[in-house]
Amino acid sequence: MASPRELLDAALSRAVNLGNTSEIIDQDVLRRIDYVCRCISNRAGVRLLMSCMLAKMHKPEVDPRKPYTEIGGTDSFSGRTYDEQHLAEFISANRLPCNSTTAFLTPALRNRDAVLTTNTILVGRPRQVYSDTLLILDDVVSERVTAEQVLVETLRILVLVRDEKQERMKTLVAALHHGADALPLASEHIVTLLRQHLACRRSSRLPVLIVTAAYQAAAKHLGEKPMPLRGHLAADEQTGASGDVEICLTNDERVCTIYEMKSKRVTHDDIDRAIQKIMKRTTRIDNYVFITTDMIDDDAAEYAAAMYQETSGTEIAILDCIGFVRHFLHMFHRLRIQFLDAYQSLVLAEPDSAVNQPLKEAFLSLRHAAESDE
DNA sequence: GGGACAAAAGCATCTTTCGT
DNA sequence: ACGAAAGATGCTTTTGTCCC
Repeated sequence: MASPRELLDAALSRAVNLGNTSEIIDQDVLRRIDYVCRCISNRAGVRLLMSCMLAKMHKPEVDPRKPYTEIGGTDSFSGRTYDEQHLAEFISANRLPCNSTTAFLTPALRNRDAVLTTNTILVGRPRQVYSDTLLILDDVVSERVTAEQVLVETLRILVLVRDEKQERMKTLVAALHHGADALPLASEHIVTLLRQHLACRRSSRLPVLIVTAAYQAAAKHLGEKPMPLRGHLAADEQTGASGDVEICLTNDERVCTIYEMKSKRVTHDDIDRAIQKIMKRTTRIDNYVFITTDMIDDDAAEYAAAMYQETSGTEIAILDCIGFVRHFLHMFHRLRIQFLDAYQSLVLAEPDSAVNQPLKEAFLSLRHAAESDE
């Protein structure tokens, strides 16, 4: 009996060998799998599909529509366990374009105890991801396709998507190196570049990367360095962090400065919450800085400033994101390209769930345009 | 422009199974 | 029968998008 990992590896090599041609003949089935695999806005379906197919291949007696042990009977199984124990590692090892965590905790798929039939209503967007996924499960039960065929086809498309992305990125990065002998960008050009990048959709992770890149570039000069970043959507309390970026002294793990990013206007409530976080900490924070991409409210700024006394020595400030970068770039003018390179590395290294593919490509295109525009 | 809903994230706890 | 280990499931918060 092959282990789940062996089954996955075998399916992957078959998928790679197939290349651009599918081995599934039924066009309806093919179209459904293709849609679920390529749906960018919801990556839960493809992972549900892989978990159920893997379970079916591993234990042929199970019903792929029953990935919840709560359903009972001998043909139900824990889809989440297959997902987390076997798929997670496989996905990250092969850098497949999937979410980093299980599909079974997403709202539509958690806390369920019923068979996933084509009549099941799963509430989520887009609807077609769920309806098509359920149809595919049914296709397997009705033996229109085998579980292995579905898994192989899924992997085939995921590999194609992965390679297409990689190729585009390579081209863009190569274009940048091409113009590397040109005059380096001026600080104000970099400000404009970042302003354009921040104006893109789904850019909410970028301010975190901007501040981190600044500290990375200037770490030696400042004697301070940023702590490793946490997940974009991870609640601060769960990860044990007090803010989005934490700065500590180079020779000391003690956090001394905290940055908290806000896409909206900073309110009194935000400041009060910050104070609670500061008070809870065992070590003192010197500086707590809000970085906002919205307007700065004069009242809020005054309120924040008044907290220096209240917290007995922690200064709270509100800065706007572009203002922060501009100040930094002019102050450390000679480090501006190091900063830009650090920012680029951070942007490209973020998982797609935090900085999506178009946003990564947008930065490379914008930088290329700016540098060849000199 | 604001409100509502859904997606994503990681951890804690409860349950079951297995071995002694 | 009891304790340990493995397995399964639920919770909560922040952020983004859609729709009115």
